[in-house]
Amino acid sequence: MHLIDRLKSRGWRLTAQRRAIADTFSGPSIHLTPEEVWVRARVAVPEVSQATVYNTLHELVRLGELREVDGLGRSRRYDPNTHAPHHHLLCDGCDRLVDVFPEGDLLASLPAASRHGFSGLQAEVVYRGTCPDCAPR
Amino acid sequence: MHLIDRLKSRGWRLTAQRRAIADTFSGPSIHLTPEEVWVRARVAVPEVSQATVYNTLHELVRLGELREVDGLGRSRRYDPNTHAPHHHLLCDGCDRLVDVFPEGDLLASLPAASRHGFSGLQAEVVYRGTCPDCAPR
DNA sequence: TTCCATGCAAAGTGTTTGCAATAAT
DNA sequence: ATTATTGCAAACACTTTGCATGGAA
Repeated sequence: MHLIDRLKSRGWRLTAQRRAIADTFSGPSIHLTPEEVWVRARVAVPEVSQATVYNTLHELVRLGELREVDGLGRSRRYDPNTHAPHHHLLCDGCDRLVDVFPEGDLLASLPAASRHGFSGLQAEVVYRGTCPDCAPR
Repeated sequence: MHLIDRLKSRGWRLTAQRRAIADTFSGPSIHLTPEEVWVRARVAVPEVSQATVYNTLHELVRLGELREVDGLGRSRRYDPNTHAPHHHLLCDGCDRLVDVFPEGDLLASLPAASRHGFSGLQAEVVYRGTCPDCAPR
């Protein structure tokens, strides 16, 4: 079932704005800021407001259709890949962000003695480096 | 050599404000927001301004005396532990942040085929979970 | 005496909110 | 006809900046 249909079946009122916003997330490895979503959505619906973009992004996160990615720059990014658990590879030069799928159990790196009694642990990894385009030659 | 002396030897003008700000970072596992630094520094120097706190924190980062930790809440946090490379364990309930020292090579989890040609890779891990105080019983 | 550091207040970002008008159902 | 959604603009939280004053060297 496609995104739009999933949303409809959950009682969403389907407006041109929401459709335009949801449509900006077609593709697997996309990480848009609210600003970028706004710019793109306005191509289809010029009168869409930033408030609606923010509202809709929050909704999509709440419904599990988007994942919020924090701490990679001044602005949040939204990632439509919620099916496959993954991590991120960030270029320090140009801020390019790529999905990556590390292998092995990342939690194994944290010995029980270092867990400070925490439960329900999960590991979130950001790999940082320099992408080929930004590498000095 | 102590922090204050290191700063002096690098040509810092030592003011009461800077001393008060630097002094808030005594201890190994401290992660203060600029606001928290401001509150604490004002105990010693009531007239210190937020601008000076921000200026000084930036300086300390530039000099390698503090590490900036992003993306763990609305505000940045500053971490005085720059000697021992480490990662963070965050409580989803109360935002408590603890330094942890994972074992093994975290980069090994990312196969060459997944590195997209990036160079100079480093892994930054945030372990998330629920601390003992926040765990339902 | 020099000039860096400070405090203040204004401005800048990114995000959230209140509310009347609008449009999907 | 109902009521969720929208756009606007104001409010917000955090951070940065400009500039005259003050203080360390």
